[in-house]
Amino acid sequence: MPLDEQYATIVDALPSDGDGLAAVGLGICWPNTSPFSAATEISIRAGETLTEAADRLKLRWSPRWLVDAGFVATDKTGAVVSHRKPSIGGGPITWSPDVRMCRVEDQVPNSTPAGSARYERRLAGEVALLALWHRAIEESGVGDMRPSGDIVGNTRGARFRDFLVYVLNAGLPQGWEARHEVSLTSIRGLHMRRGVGGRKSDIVVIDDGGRLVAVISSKWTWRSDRGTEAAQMVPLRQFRPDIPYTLVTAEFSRAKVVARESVEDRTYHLCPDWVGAWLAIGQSDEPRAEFPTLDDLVAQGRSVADNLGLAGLPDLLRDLKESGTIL
DNA sequence: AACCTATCGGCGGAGAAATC
DNA sequence: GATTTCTCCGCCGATAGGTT
Repeated sequence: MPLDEQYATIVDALPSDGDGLAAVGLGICWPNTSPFSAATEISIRAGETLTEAADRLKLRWSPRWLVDAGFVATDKTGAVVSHRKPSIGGGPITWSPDVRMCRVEDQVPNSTPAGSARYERRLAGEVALLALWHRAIEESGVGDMRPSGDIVGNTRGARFRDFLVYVLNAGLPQGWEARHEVSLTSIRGLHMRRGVGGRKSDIVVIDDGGRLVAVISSKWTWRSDRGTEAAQMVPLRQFRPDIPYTLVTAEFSRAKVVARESVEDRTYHLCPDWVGAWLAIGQSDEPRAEFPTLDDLVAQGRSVADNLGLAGLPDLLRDLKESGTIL
């Protein structure tokens, strides 16, 4: 169960607030780098502010989101520019740190031509997500924990699961425990049953009395075909209907469907507010005008997440701790 | 080495909705 | 009414760790 050395040092300094947790979770599992990142290197004219350049270029995304998040823009002379400070020499914008956005959208292919409506929509969502994430790591004081390259294979799911186990163990009361790879036959009520076999649970939460509080399934991304038939569910539902079965995911484009239709008792999202902001941007005709600042995005994201009923990791911890104390 | 199990992630297409 | 765009569904290939 040990955390991979690559990210163990990061989660040792795990923040306790929701945004900080979300930032670390998203960071260590950072989805594949988006080729759209280069589109943030817009060309500014001498005498222009970033806002004026964005207006002229009719950007869907707002450079100010990045500035508010702590990115610094410089023009070709190396002079800092912002929504307030005009450029002296003009030229292409360089962002510091590098803009490295991630792809969370599987409906708009990487090959989509720049300028098309779908391209611009995906771009705006990716910029917003990067800004929200970057502000969170800045405010939490954790460094950039993103893997240097893209993660391939099934390792992202394992990272996410280990992260969740760590978060649970750090946030649950003394004596409680979150474990994964627990054999289902070791759960009272599932022993000596047919069809349980050698199956393992995803994550189980046990309280200080050794009682099973909940079973948690972690899925970095979600698809309808693999979301509904978790092998462990059937015996659990049949023999231990008293145990809540929950899902934690980081799925973006299907977040609404997950919240609405997944078979689990409850679902939680790694970063509900950011999904909310991302959805709001996708739906807006002019997101830059509608949400000029990063604070606007944060507020809108929270509102959308609330309306959709998306819960986050702090909600999961709270719900677990409030489990019944009367047997 | 071959096989098995588990987990993502990209993609194409069906059907609905919006737009012309 | 036709065409384009959007949303959603779920198929299945890629990858890796464990097992025989």
